[in-house]
Amino acid sequence: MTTTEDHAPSARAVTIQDVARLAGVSTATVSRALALPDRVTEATREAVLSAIRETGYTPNAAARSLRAKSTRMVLVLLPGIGNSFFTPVLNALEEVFSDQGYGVLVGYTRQSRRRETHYARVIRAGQVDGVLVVTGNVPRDEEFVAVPDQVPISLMFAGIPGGARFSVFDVDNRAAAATMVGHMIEAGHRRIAHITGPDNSIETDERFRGYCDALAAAGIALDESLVWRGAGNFDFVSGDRAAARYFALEDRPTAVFAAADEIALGFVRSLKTGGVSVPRDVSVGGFDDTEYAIHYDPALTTMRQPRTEMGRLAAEDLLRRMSDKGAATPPTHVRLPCELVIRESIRRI
Amino acid sequence: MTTTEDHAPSARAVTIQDVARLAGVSTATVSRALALPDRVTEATREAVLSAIRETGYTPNAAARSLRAKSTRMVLVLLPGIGNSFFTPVLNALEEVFSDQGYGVLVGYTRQSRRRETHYARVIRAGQVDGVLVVTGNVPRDEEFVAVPDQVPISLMFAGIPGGARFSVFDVDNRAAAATMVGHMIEAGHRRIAHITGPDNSIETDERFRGYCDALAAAGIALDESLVWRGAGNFDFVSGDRAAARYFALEDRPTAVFAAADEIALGFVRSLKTGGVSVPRDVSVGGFDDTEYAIHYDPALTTMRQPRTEMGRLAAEDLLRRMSDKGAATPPTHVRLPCELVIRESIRRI
DNA sequence: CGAATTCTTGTAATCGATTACATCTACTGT
DNA sequence: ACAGTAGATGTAATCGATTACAAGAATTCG
Repeated sequence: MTTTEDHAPSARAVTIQDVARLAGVSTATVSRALALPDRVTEATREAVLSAIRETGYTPNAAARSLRAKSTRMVLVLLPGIGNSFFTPVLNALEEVFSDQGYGVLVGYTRQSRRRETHYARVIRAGQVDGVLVVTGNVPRDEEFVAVPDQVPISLMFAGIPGGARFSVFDVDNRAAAATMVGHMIEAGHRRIAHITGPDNSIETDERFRGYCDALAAAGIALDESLVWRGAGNFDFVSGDRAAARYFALEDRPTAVFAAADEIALGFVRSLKTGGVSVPRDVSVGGFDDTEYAIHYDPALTTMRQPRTEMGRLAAEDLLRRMSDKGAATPPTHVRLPCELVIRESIRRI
Repeated sequence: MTTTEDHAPSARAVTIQDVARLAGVSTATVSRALALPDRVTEATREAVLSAIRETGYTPNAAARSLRAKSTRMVLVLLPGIGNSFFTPVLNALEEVFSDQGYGVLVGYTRQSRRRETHYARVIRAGQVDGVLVVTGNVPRDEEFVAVPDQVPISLMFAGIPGGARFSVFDVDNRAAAATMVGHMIEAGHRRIAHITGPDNSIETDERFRGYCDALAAAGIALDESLVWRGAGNFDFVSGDRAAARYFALEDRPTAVFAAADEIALGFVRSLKTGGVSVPRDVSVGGFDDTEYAIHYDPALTTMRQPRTEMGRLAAEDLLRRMSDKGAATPPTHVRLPCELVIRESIRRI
């Protein structure tokens, strides 16, 4: 009953040597039996596999990485403000990658240069075979400039202008925003406000442009007092703050296009608190179609971004580029369609 | 202008050898200059650091891991259904770990045995120095039984009964649920329904027990027709389904305690669609206090779980246990307090 | 001032796999 | 029957760091 040995943390891990010895073959053969099964005899393969079963051997990742110069890991960089927009994206990424035997290292940059530097170092240390930057804020760190030559990098949701070295997976934010605002105009709205996203974000810029496009197309002059900038982030508080702007206004808009669902939801909520009802008194449109949009009251009209599909496609592309070491698979730019999801928050007037 | 060399992906990475040569010292000295700065002269340290700066050297992670037998990575296992409950948890974990130079590998188990086996293998391959299991479904995989002897493991939000080998960070789900239901009873409710979480979840069981406790304490008999089980997950659809149960009932409850906020929100939403208003017609209580609870209409009364704090504490504990190789820091059990957050969804009758 | 001690640095073994190359065996074709 | 080739396996180098040990230099102390 003495189990001293069983729980001893010092029990040396089994190595390929142990397996080789037990199977009566060389370590080279063990390695081959696993990596190139048809290069060994049926018999030896059996012997090796049985020895592996008996010992409970699992190849050491560090040793493998060192020699084979590949870690089978990818880094996913997220902005990492509380936002749960990325949950399905990360889910999809993990699903594809882990199915292919790749590990997913997550990094939250939080718009801090220090953290970007940190993760640039992770890449340069050869710790990952590929990188997915899932954020509008493309890393500016100088350390990053050398990085694309080492491992393939993909950008999701927002491409860097003129970066042909990255694969880009995004949507046409500008066109999508224009569609949304066009939808409002079609419903009879002329006085339409826009709550922007955080500054320095490509999405913010593009969606604002789309807003302008739609206005221009309808011959409506841009009214700067209806552009509510510097909201902070794609979050509730930005919506709250925008509500204050709304209440402060003399000549209020009849519709408001928020650059993200969470902003829209925060806005609607603050409006309600102030006694203003959506869509009776104001119409509101969002962007993203996060899980909560449909369950809100009123259910939010919004532009759906294909987050899961985007994740899947980006993962598959990166996988392809990582295995093609001869740069045979060049970076691509995939632009997925958004979909206007009409619910209850925009009223015809 | 020929930049062939600049972008050549074959540009061999700089190694410690290159640095040593440039600084005119041995590789051992370079290693020491970095790891144990006060074991080398001020002068040599300077020489090494300047050589590093000049070459842009970053130590290879695999080589380091192989020799030092530590990867400076942790695995965070999440259930990985769409649920965004874990977003702040993961955020907090990443923050603490990456500050200490640890990488965070995420794994979504999705209640699939195959995936658990996969991640058991990742651990056994020595790919991580520690593991955080952030889910109510504790891995059942046989491969996992050997694992705690290799690296420290912590459980978050739900401990395994009688597992003294893991650190556990959780809340008293039973007491918290009882508090919530007690609050309803205090508000005058006697006919209180409960929407449970997914089966086979420790949280589900505990919260149900707390519900029973509160009922018993008030001398209210448990009415099985008011216990809505097998809801599916901690998600909206579970709430939708529960709403169907509600509508099907002759003698409807005046209050409903949902085992999670998302369930509660889905429930409220479906009720509204059916013309039933919360809290006018029914009171609803949730659990978790996710970001959306406060922005909903009505703002949801719920039990707040200290997710960020939990993440921070668990990360710090794991960090401690990983560095103490002599098992000097034993696993602990930390139980954090929940907080009843009273908003608008429960009405006094 | 010489022995003992401490400090700094270098040499070389080591971690555990993968893989180039060599060797040996067993076919194939003429 | 024999040279030539293909297939299976083993030997040993290799990946790039860390670190035990040794050696030399500098310091301390009686």
